[in-house]
Amino acid sequence: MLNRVILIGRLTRDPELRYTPAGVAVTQFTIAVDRPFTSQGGEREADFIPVVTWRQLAETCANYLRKGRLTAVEGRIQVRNYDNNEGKRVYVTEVIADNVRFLESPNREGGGGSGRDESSSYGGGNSGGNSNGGGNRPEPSYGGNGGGGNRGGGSQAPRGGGSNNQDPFSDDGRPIDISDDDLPF
Amino acid sequence: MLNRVILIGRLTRDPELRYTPAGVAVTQFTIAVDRPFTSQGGEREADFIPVVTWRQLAETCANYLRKGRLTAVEGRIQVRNYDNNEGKRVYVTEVIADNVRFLESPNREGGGGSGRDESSSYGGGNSGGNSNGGGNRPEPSYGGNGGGGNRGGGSQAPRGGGSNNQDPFSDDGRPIDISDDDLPF
Amino acid sequence: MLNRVILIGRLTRDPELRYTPAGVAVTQFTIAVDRPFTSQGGEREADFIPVVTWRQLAETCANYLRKGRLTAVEGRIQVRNYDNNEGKRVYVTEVIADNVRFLESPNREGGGGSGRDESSSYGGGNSGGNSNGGGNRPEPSYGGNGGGGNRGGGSQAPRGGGSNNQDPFSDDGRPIDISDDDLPF
Amino acid sequence: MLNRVILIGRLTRDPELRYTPAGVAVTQFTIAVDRPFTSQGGEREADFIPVVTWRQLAETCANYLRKGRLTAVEGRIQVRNYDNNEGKRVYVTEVIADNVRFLESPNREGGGGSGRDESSSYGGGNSGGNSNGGGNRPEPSYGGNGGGGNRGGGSQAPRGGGSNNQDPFSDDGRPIDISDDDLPF
DNA sequence: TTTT
DNA sequence: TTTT
Repeated sequence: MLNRVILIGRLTRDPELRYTPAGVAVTQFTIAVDRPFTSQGGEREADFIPVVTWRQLAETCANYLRKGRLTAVEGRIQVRNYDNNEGKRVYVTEVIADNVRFLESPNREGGGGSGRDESSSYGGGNSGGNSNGGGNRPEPSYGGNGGGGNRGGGSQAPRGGGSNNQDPFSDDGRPIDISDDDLPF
Repeated sequence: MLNRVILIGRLTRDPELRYTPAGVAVTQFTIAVDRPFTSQGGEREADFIPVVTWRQLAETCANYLRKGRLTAVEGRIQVRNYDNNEGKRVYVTEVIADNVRFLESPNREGGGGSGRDESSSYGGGNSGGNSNGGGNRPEPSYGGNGGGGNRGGGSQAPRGGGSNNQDPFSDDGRPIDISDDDLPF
Repeated sequence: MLNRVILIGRLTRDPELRYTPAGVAVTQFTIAVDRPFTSQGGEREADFIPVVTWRQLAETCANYLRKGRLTAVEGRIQVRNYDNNEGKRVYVTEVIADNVRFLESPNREGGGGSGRDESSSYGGGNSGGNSNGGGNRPEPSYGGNGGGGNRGGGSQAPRGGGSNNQDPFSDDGRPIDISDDDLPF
Repeated sequence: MLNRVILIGRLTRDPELRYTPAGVAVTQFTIAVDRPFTSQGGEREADFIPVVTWRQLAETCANYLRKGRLTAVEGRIQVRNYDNNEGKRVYVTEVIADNVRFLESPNREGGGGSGRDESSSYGGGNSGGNSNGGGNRPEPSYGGNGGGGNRGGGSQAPRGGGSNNQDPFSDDGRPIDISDDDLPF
C-alpha cells in the first residue's frame, strides 16, 4: 500500500534503451550503492540494484546517463516472475523509477560512447539535471515471460553525443531491431 | 551511497525466526504491497517483498508480527548472490529492515498460532507498536552460499501467545535446532 | 532537487476542507508523529506536522480521515512565507502530500460528525484505503497569506456517508485472498 | 511513529557549528531544494529547509560542507516551539539529519573560507563523501527556549586543517567567530 | 536572509 | 491549539 525507494549511486554501465512491441520506451540500468559499512574482511561492498524507467523518463535517462555517473533514483520495488527455459520460476526484483536526478553533469569535452574516458576535468559545474516520470499509470507489460537480454556491442541505444538538445528524438530514436524475446523485462 | 526503502503492506505468512551459528537472531518475512494501479486485465496486483531483520528487532518481529498483519518497514535494499547446486549464480534481493512498525495490534482474545482467526473484533485500539534496529553495524554474514530453508510446520518460532510481556525472551528464545544449511539466507 | 517525506501518525483533529477562489479543493490537517525516544524527563513526545492536500486527494481526505485516525502520508516539504499584519515575515513549513494511506478503517456503526465516539470496537478489519495525488503539477496558491475559500459551517464536506463510488474501504476488508500456491515463497 | 525525510539540494551558506552547554556539537545549515515545477509566473522556485545535525555528524558537516555544495540529507522532521520575547509561541520546523552525503568534492585549487570562488573547474572527480549519525539516541536539548551554548573561542571546531584521519576531502575550515546570542536554537 |  |  506504500512502496517507496530512494537510492543514490553510480551506474555500472551505460543505460540500455529498448522499446516494447507497442513502441513504448524502456530504459534499464544498474546502480551500485556503496554499503554504509565494510564487510568482516574490511572490504568496501556495494549493492547492485537494477532500475527500470519508462516512456519520456526512459528516453531522458538513455540520453543523459552514462556509466559511472552519480545518480539519485526514486521509485518503487517491483518483483516480477517468469518461468525460465527449464520450467522453473525465476523472480526478478527491480526498482521502477519515476524520478531520476542526474547528480553529475556530462563531460562536454569528451566524446560520446560507452568506452570513453571519465577522468577528465569538469568544465562547467554540477548543475544537476532533473527528470520526472509521468503520473501513476501502470507500466506496459510484455506479456509475462522474461528472457535473456541481448547485450551486443555498438550503438544500439542512440544517445545524442554532446548535444544540448533536451529532445530525446533529436537522435534517431526509432525502435531497435531486436526480437521481443531479447527484452530483459 | 544512499539506500532507503519504506514499505507498508501485509505479512504473507507468520515470520520465521532463525539463529546464525554465532547465535545472532534473524527473522525473515514477506510483505505483500498492493500496487497503486490494476493490471491491464483489471486485476489487483501486489509485490511480494522479502524482509530480513536482525538481533533485537528480529526477536520483536518474531514475537509480535503475524500473517495478514499490516506493517510498515523501513530499511535498505540488499542484493546477495550465491552459487546454487548447479554452479549457477543466483541473486537474491531483500529489504534489510532497521525499523518496523506494527500498524495493527494483536488480537488479545484470540489464541496464538499461525492459523488463528484474524477476523474477530478489536477490543482496544490500534495503538501501534514500534521497534528500531540498532545502529549502523553490518549484519553478520553466513559465509556466502545460500540454501534451501526448511519450512516444516509447527512452532519453531516461539511467540509468546497473547502475553503482554514486551520481553522477547519471555518465551524460550533459545537457538532452534536446525543446521546452517537450512538457513534461507 | 529531491524532496521526499514519509510520515505515519495520527490526526490531531478532523481535516479541514477549503476551496481556493478558483474552486480548487484544499484539505489541511495535522498529524502527530511520536518521536522514537523519550525526552530527558522520560516524557513521550511527538511532532505535530501540518499536511496539505489538493484537488481530488483533498476531497478524499476530507471524506475519510478523522481525528485520531492512523495515517501514512507521502509528499514533500514546502516552506511558504508571508508578511503578517505587523509587517513581519512569517515562515510556514508544511508537507504537501501526494499520497495518503488510511491505515484504519472508519467505524461503520458509528454516526458521522466530528464529535462521535471513537472508542467502539472494529467490526471488520483494517484493510486500509489508498489515495493518490495527481501528477507533478504545481499547487494553486492563495496569493500570500493563506486563507481564502469561504464555507459556512455544517455539512458542506460530504463525509463518506455510505457512498460506494470511490470509497477506499469499499472492499471486503479481509486479508488479501491469495492461495498459498500463488505465494512465491 | 514513522518520520523520514530525504532531501537533495544546495547549501545556502556555510554551515554553522555550535556547542551545547554540555559540550555537544550541533551544526545548522539550510539547503535550497528546487521545486519540481515553475510558479505560475514561470519562476523557478525553491524551498529553503533548515537542517540540524548533532555530535560527530555535526563536526563532519561543519568540516566538509560549504555554501553552494550539492548535498543529500536523510533525517526526520522536528517541530520545536518556544515563547518569543513578546510571549508569543513560535514554531520552528527543522530536519534533524542522521545521514548526510556530500555529493560534490571540495575545490582543491581554491582557497578556504566562505567567500571563495566556487566557479573554478574540478580537478578530480566527484567521489562523494559519506557521514552517518549515531544510533537512535535523543538529541540533547537547550532547556526549552533556545539560546545558551557557551564555548571558548579558538579551535574547538577544527575544520580539517590538513588533517588526514577520516577526512573525505580537505579544506581550510576555521572556526566561525559568532557570539552565542546569534544561536538560532 | 537564501543555493546552482 | 494537538493524536493514541
